[in-house]
Amino acid sequence: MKAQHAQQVSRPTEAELEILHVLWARGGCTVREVHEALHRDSGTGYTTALKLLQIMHGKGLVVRDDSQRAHVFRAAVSKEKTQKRFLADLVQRVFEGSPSQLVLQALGSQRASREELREIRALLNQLDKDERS
Amino acid sequence: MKAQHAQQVSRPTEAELEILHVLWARGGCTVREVHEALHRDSGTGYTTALKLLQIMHGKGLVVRDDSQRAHVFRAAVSKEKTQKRFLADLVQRVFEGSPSQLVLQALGSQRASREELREIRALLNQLDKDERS
DNA sequence: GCAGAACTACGAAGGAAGTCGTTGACGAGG
DNA sequence: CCTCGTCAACGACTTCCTTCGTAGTTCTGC
Repeated sequence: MKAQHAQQVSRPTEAELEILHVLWARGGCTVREVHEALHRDSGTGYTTALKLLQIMHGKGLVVRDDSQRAHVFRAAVSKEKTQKRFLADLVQRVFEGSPSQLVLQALGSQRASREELREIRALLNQLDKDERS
Repeated sequence: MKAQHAQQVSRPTEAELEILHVLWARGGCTVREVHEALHRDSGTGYTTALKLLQIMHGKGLVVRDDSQRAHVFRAAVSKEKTQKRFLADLVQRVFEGSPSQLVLQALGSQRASREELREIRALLNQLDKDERS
């Protein structure tokens, strides 16, 4: 009956997030693949990647297929959900709960391409219509 | 000569951020004021607030006026700059460097008031005009 | 002038995150 | 059958963050 978690999936740490990005991009990965993708240059060792994946498995951030000798890991949380979680956290802690303050700062400080601006405007129109109805 | 460091002001930790919010809202504060504002209910002690402010001073996050017995602290970093820093960090770490992905997620997931939407749209128009010129 | 309150400084404890080294198991090639 | 490379597991170490206790100093009221 293992604890397994019973707890909400927690917010990934920095190193965990890097691993998740690899898994999101490539689907299932062995430890070695993750390690090669991330740490080949950064110089950190293989066992570090392994340890992190074990921890992440314990937290429920990844699922593990251990039918092969080299276990295969997959992300157990979606990229979008994770992004939303970080976003909500940032709004809470840094922007005093005001998401639009965040949006304004983000738009103001970082250059967005015209294409991206168009996309944002479209979403804005959509939101406006929803609100109006 | 003192180290005083030559180093970039670092990103505030969670507890430091809470203190900064107090300082941003109220200007100069003594340790006691910060403590009362933040920790009155949370139950954490006076010396915790003191220690944090000392550390923040060491990091250059606050400036200290010690001409009075009860030193007066002020934020040494602006709220906007700090928000931008966190934002840039999040874009980098979570949104793979795409600020508009962040904006889209933020707009999509969190409700914004009509007033806020109007404001965002205005900024968007402004950006568009800048780009066009 | 003294006692007590308020203040700063500092070290230490506890926990979280990241990194690594070692160990033991497994499998393939000679 | 033995050896060598690959793998998972685990404990240990380091650093950072947060919290607190204690010690020493300064001010105030009596």
